[in-house]
Amino acid sequence: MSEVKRFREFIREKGLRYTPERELIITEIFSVHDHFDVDELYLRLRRKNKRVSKASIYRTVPLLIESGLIKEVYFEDGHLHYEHIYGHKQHCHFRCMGCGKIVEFPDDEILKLQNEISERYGFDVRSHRFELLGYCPVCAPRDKASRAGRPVQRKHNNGLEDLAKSG
Amino acid sequence: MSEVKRFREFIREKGLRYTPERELIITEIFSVHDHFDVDELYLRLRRKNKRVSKASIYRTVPLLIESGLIKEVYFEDGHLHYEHIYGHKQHCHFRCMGCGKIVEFPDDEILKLQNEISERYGFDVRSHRFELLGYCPVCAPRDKASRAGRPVQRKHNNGLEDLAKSG
DNA sequence: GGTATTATTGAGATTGAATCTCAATAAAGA
DNA sequence: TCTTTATTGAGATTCAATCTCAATAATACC
Repeated sequence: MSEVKRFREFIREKGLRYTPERELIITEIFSVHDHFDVDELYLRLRRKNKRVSKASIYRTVPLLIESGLIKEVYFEDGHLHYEHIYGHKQHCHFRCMGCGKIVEFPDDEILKLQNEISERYGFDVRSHRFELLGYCPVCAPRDKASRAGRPVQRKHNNGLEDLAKSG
Repeated sequence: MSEVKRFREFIREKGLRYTPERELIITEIFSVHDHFDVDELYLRLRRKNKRVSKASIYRTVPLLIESGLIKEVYFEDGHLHYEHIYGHKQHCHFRCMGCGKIVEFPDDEILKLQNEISERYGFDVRSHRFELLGYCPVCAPRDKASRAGRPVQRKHNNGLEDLAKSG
């Protein structure tokens, strides 16, 4: 089943209304396999002349999480980042404390562990977050700790500053 | 070596200055073995008549992270939460999506996994974050998905509202 | 199809965590 | 003790996220 269809069914089951805005959002999110954040998603839609307000995106994200289509992955640069769950293989993240780079890597062990723990403690585990923090091969040799715990970076200019004002 | 001493050495090695404010902060953090956030830490200090501005706490936290004494654990209720690393056993977190409760549990497997992965990919791994999301035994039976992806909760009143203004 | 009900939308206002500014202060070395 | 300059506190600022509310439109019912 497509993400769109799955989302529509979820919305209907909850007794909510399936709107064009919600469809634009889910479609755009799944049009690219990559992490995203609200502001970025808003700009992607604007570039395609799809007008959806940020408020609507902020209101739709929790529904997408609840429906199991996406999940929060990390809080970085002063805001939350999300990624697909549905239709994409389970993976973990390595974050370089030197350059800030995020590298995805598969790990099937984690899933096994998740199941073990959920049985051992009686939790109904729905998803997980496994992140390794350290230095990538490029940053590792020199200056190992210099940028650890660096302050939150405000978002850089992405060439769409005139669109960046909310809607 | 005590956390305080370790922090003092870290500060000195970086060529920074070891101030009374920095000592108050590290001492207060390690006086209780529990997660903390900036606002809470500020209030704990105020209750003891230790006057340190929030700005100083915000400036000290990255230094504590860099020195390996504490780490970020999760972003919840609109702000970051931290916990001790130094002197405390490695553990993971389970977060209940129903009631928001955080349960710590030990897991030695994770450490093994961390080492394997760091060798396999050539990363210099310094710490990790492993979090399971789902429903605790109390919340699990009924209404499994109702509060997933709920909006960020603003901090509740903690009985010190008159102290809560910054300094 | 037409109509009523009410969830949803967008725009702008608001909140609050985190950061920045800057003058006053004080840590550390000489 | 004196000098240099990192640090502090207070308030201003930024911006992600939320809230408000009137206008709109999705759905159910006829």
